[in-house]
Amino acid sequence: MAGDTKQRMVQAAARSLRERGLAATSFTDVIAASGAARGAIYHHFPRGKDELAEQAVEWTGRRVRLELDGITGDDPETVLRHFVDLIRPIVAAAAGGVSCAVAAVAVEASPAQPALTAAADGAFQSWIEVLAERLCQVGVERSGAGATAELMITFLEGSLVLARASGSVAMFDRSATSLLQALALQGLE
Amino acid sequence: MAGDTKQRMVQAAARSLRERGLAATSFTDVIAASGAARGAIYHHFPRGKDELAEQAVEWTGRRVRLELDGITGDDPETVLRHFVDLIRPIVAAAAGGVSCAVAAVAVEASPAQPALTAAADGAFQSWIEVLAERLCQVGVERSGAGATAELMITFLEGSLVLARASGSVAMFDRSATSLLQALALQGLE
DNA sequence: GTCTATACAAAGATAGAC
DNA sequence: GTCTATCTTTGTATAGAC
Repeated sequence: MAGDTKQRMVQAAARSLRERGLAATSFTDVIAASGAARGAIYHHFPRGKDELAEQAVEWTGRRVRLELDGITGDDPETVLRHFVDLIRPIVAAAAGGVSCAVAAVAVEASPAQPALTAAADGAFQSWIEVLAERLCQVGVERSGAGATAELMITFLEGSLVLARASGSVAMFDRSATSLLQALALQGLE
Repeated sequence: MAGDTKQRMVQAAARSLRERGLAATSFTDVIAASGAARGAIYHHFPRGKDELAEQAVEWTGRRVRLELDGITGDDPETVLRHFVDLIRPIVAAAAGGVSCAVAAVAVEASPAQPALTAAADGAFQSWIEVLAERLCQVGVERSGAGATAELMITFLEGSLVLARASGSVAMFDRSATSLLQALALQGLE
């Protein structure tokens, strides 16, 4: 049906953003990967490339948010350890050249594309919100939970950048251990 | 003289990488910003755009490394606080749309451009090395110093991505405080 | 060595048949 | 709604005058 074509285009764009970045994500690639026709782009995305990228970022945002929603734990340490376990395969993918669609858009979008920057910011904020709420649920005071959640998402995005550059997860494993140790000593609850 | 032209091109490329990213950094812009002639590119950089971007990343790497070299302090806490103070204006620039040339290349370079990825990785590693050595000098045990330095550079790069998306340094200020507190409690020395 | 002019490829965008 | 064909722009790269 028609809806599937659009969805395939969004997912193909998200994948291309992860591998090649925003500027290098071409309609040619998206069309080839999704099996759509060239003219279909402006049918489904009247504002063109920006609108396609925007929806790819939003789709990625929702997808990761759902994953973060699955984090469980009875205390802050466990929640944070689960977070690290959850993101490790994502960092490993970045080491293999498939990093983060949201980060790519954040880094490449120009001031002339405010909707793109806003979409990236919205995705990050939604991840922070989910994580902060989970920390609150296990007893962390609200403002501390917010700052810690921001720190963890910042750590995630930095890890993706450095893992992609080094082609390895080794640094992530070391720095994640260091971060978890430090936060555990803080006694967040 | 001749050397100045090449240097101006490298710096113009570095600036464009920070603002627009790798793929969107065009010879047209670099030429306009540096005042060079179109043909001068392949005179100074026979391998074309990749070689120019590579040297821009290396130049950025050396430049930031020198800044990190200026960090002082008699104990780990002070060193880390100085690090945060040092990077805050860089994060503020990212919030204003001028982020990190090395991150842009790390995110956008393709597997077909291994020299670019290697240059980005080399820059990150040199920063980590300087910071780790400084931590060692104030009494932190070597492997802990390495992991902490990796964590701080990871935090820096993540902060640049999120600040650029949000257009604000507010999150950096909160998460940096949270990180410094946690590390201070660790009693690194 | 520096600069002008240009070749060639690929991008985004659009028009219009079906 | 879907697809083909094409327009326009912009990019990298090169050739050759000076």
